[in-house]
Amino acid sequence: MAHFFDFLRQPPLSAAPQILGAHLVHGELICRIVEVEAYCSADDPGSHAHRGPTPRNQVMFGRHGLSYVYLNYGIHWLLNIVVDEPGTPGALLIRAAEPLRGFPPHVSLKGPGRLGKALAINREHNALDLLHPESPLRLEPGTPPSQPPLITTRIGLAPGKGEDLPYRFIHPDRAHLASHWPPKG
DNA sequence: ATAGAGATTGCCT
DNA sequence: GGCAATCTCTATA
Repeated sequence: MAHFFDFLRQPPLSAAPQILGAHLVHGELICRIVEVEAYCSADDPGSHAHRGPTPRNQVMFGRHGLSYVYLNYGIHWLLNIVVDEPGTPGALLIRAAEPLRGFPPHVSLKGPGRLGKALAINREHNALDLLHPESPLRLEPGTPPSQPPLITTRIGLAPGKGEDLPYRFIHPDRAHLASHWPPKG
């Protein structure tokens, strides 16, 4: 049966613009995805999967729609959506969202670390099926942007790790909610 | 075995 | 602007 999120089977660069506007739900918390980065298989030097599977990244090799949660800099829990076909590691890093319901006043979901904290994401949320209607952490259809996404380079990558590739996608109507935008200043 | 870098953020000067 | 916090993986021995 056809599923609304079947496009997540596509490679990261195809899936990334289509996830913008979707709703991310964790219990009573609901937010709208406004910024993602694509991490593209073993050829992408910026991807955790660049050097093959490890205990940390093995879920990236699994089915589309799974969560990939990992601890960055020993402190921040970052949330990805696994995309592409099983065996081909791809992921979308969720970098920013717009709070819609259930968050405290003035909360910031701008930046992957802050987003993980606000959504109370931790290692228990790794490898969950985000497409299952009864999953505590899941995706739900939202309002897709009517304009093409804004596209620019990924954040935080060292030189030689694909830092110049246009792999970051921003909701065109919510650019003020994205991290590091405008790109130059 | 040990050291250093990393998909970040907040606090200090 | 500088840097500490602190876990996982990679490189070197």
